[in-house]
Amino acid sequence: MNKCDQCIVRQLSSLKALNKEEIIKLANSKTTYKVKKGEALFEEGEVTNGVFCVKDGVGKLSKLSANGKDQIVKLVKSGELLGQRSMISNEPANLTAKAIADMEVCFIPKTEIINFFNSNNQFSLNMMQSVCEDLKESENEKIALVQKTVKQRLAETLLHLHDEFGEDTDKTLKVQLTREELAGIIGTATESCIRLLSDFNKSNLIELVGKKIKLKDVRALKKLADN
Amino acid sequence: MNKCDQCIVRQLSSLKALNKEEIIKLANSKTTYKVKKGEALFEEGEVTNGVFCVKDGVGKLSKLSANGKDQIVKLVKSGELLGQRSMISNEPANLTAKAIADMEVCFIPKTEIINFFNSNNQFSLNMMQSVCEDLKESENEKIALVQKTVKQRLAETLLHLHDEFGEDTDKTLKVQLTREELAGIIGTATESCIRLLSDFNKSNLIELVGKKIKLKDVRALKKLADN
DNA sequence: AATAGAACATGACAATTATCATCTTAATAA
DNA sequence: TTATTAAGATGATAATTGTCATGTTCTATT
Repeated sequence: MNKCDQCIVRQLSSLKALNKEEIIKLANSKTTYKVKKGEALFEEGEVTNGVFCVKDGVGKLSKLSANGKDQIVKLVKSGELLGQRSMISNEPANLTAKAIADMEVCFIPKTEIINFFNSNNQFSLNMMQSVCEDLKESENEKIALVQKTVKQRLAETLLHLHDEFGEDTDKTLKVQLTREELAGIIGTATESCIRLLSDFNKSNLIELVGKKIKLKDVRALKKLADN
Repeated sequence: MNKCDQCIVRQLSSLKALNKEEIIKLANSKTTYKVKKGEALFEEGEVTNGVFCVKDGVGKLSKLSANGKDQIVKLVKSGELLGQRSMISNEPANLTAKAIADMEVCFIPKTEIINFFNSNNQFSLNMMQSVCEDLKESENEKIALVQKTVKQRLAETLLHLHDEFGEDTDKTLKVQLTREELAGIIGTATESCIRLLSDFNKSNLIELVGKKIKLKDVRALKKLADN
C-alpha cells in the first residue's frame, strides 16, 4: 500500500471519501515538500492550480493591509486542506498562506481533484461541507469583530487556540504565535494585544511563561468571551 | 413548459445547470409564497430543510447581538438562493433571514436538491462555487472591518449597494435601507452612521433625498474607500 | 387633520482602541 | 561572547467610535 492511505490528511479531510483506486491515483499525482516557518506556500494573487494537504505543521492564511498590518483569516493545521477556495472558484489566491511552524505538505494538482469531483459524489459533498464550515466560521468571526470588544475577542481566541491545538506538557498553548500574530487574529494593534495579555496575567486568567501562554482559568475566560 | 424554466433564479443561480427533466421535477416539488417586508423567512436556530429561491424582493441575513443590535451579514436579491449553507452542513440556520423589501420566494425541499447533487455534477460544482464566492466575500469583509475605518466602510458599502442594486429614476439607491440597517451592514452604531452620512452630504459625496441616498461623487467615494 | 410612533438628526460626553515613544528582554549571528 | 536585531512590555496621548439625551421630521393610522 502507498503512503497516502495512512496519511492524516486522508483520514481527516474531504479525501476520506476516496476509495483505494482513487488513493493510488492521488499518490501518483501528488508532490511532497517542506515549508519552513515564515516561508510562503502561496501569495495573494498567485494562481495555485491545486490543493495543498497539510501533513504536518501549522499555517496561516492572511492579508496584508496598506499600513503593513497582517490580518490573519484562518489557521490551518495538520489534516486539513489548503487552497480549495481559489481552486474551485478558478481564481488567483485571495490570501497569502505562510507557515507558522515548519510544515510538510503535499500538492495535488487541480486536474486530479476535478476527476475526483466527477467520479465521487461523496468527495464533492465533503468538500462542499468543508467550505460551508469555513463560511460559517468566517461569518461568525465577522459578527464577533463587530459585536465584541478586543478583550472578549482575545479571550475567545485563546480558548479557540486551546481547543484546536491543545497544550504542551507544561500546559502552555501548543501553537507558538507571536504577539503580533495573535493581534492579527483578533484584529487589533500589537500593543493592545500585549497590554491585554498583561491584564489577563495580572487577573490570573492566564500565565505568561516567557513568550508562551498558559490558560489558568478557562471558565472565567469563557464567561468573559461570550458576554 | 412550466414556470421554473423562465424563472430568474433558474437563469442566475446554480440551478442553471439543471436540464429540462430536472426543471420539471423542481417545478413539481417547489412551493411558492410571499414574504412581506419585515417578516422572517427563517430564524437563527431553525431547521430549514431546503433552499429558498428569491424570485423577487430583497432579503437580509443577520444576527442579533446581546445588546439588541442586528449585524447584517449579507443582502440577497432576486435570482439568488438562500439557505444553502445550513442545508449542506445539515445544521440549523446560523443566521436569521428577513425581507427588506416584499419578497416572492420558492422553497425547494432538501431531498430534491440532494437528488440533483447526485445526478448532476455541474449543479454540485455551481453550488460549490457559489458558496466559495460567499466565503471570499465574507473573508474580505472581515478584513475590511479590521483594516478600514467606519467612514471607509460606509463609502465602500454605498458603492456596493450602488453596484449590486442600481439606482432609481431619481438617481437614488434602489435598495431602501434604514440608517439602522445600513449601520448593521458596516458594523457601527446607528448614530455614527447617520453622522457620517451627514458629513458625506456636506462634503458633496452624496445627497440625502429624504431618507434616500444619491451618490454624487463616485470617484471620491472610491478613493475614500480603498485608501 | 390630529396623533402616535418610528426614523432621522445632532450635541455632549465617555469608553475603547490606536499610535508613538521608550525601555527591557530574548533570540540570532558574527 | 558580544553585538545586533527582533519581540515583548508599558506609559502617555490622541483619535475613533459608542452611548445617552434630546429634538426634529417623517409616516401611518384613526
